[in-house]
Amino acid sequence: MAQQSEAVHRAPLNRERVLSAAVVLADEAGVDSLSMRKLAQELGVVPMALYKHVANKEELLDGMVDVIVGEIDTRPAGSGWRSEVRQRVLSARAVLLRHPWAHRVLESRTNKTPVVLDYMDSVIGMFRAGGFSVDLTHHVMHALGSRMWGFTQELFDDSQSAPADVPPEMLQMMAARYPHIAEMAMAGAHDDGSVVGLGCDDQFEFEFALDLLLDGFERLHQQGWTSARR
Amino acid sequence: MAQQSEAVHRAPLNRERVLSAAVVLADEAGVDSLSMRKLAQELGVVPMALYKHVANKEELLDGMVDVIVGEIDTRPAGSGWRSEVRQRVLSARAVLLRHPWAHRVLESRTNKTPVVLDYMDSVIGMFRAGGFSVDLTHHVMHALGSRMWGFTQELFDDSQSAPADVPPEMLQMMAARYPHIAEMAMAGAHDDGSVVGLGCDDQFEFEFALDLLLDGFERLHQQGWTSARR
DNA sequence: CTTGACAAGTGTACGCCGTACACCTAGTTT
DNA sequence: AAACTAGGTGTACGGCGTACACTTGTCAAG
Repeated sequence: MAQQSEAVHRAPLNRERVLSAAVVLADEAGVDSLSMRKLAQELGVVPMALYKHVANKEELLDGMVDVIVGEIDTRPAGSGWRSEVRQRVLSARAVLLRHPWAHRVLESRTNKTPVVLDYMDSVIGMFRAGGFSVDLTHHVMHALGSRMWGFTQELFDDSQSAPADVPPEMLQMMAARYPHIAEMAMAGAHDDGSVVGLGCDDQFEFEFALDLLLDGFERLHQQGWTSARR
Repeated sequence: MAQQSEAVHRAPLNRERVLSAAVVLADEAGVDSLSMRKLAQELGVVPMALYKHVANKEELLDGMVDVIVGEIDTRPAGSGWRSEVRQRVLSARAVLLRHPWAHRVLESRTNKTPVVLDYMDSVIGMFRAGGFSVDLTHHVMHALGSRMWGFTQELFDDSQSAPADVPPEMLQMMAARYPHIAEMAMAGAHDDGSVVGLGCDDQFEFEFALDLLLDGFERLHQQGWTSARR
């Protein structure tokens, strides 16, 4: 009947609830501290109960990726391959920024789920619809690489210790040992003379690189590139 | 004296031996199965002995990165920023290919060691020596991203299940569902009619993208790019 | 109404992991 | 001779993923 026994009657777990709870947990506490046990606890359930809905932790992570990829806005937008691709990649980026753990998980997956394949297929389709040859599309997809998901490995991430909390003599030493890094870090310094390094706008950098690549793609395409080898 | 007590007298552990043993172990068994315990066993020592030489596993991984980065050939080569950068990046790639686990570790490090900073500083220096403005160098380094280490996230890695071992009807279904991926996979098919997909030369793809980026950098530099913002 | 199948959740247990902490043991310094 | 110290040991703890045997609630077939 409607009422269950005296044990707290909760909505009966299912794969979807498990996955979205996992996503929430990862959002809140980081993916490293996401364990089957904690997830179970969050869901008010014993750890082994999860295994009725996901085969193992690998599959849980796969499912979480699917959830994230499902959030990407894939509604057709823009006209012409270039603006379509650009729009799509920036949509993906918006999602990835909401789930900072997701790009690490995405990277680590080796088996692609249907959802992921769908996404890739649709991006490839944009180039093909734009008249790119199969070969050029192939190379261009490789060149995009992880940027098709809206991220790239950040090498100097902005979280690079706010210079404020580093003692000045330390900065002096750093500047002596790594002159070029220091120079670059200082480039954004304002007129107030304070050492406010790395005023680095990630979004700008991302779009800068993306547009550089798209420029290159466009140039190759326009000059009728077909194949450089064989 | 020279001879120790009857316990097997082995060379006295040190940081260097620990790190290179860890690298060997990761090369052989993959970085995922590298544990402090296995490493200790490999060195004929009790797990806790390692902690006299590395603070914890994080620092072990940092040290392993240092070992790998130290293998990169940094002897000056080529003339002009472009060939220097190109050469350097390809050297890094050669090392990363010898240690397939390394790029995942490299990605995951957040704290940069002096060795890593040295490497980055020297790459930045190449652009600066080539006359790039500080600003342009900054953007260009971001655009290079992980490619400065000779890798990029591979999205369709060649290990994508050799088509031979997949039943044909499965391939049919895949082709129907992911038409663009299938088309691309078939592009390399030989004349023998067999479905031999993804004859994908990773090295070619890497250099293709690298050169595309370098082209872009060169173009911006030549047209006297200084700053697009502010 | 019984029965048996089945899906969902439970409880216990195992082997692995990183590492804190107290200890031992040589060799070196004082 | 005494104190110090660097390097290696042994034990133990809490956390992890998950195998496996179990109970329990639901429902269709006899």
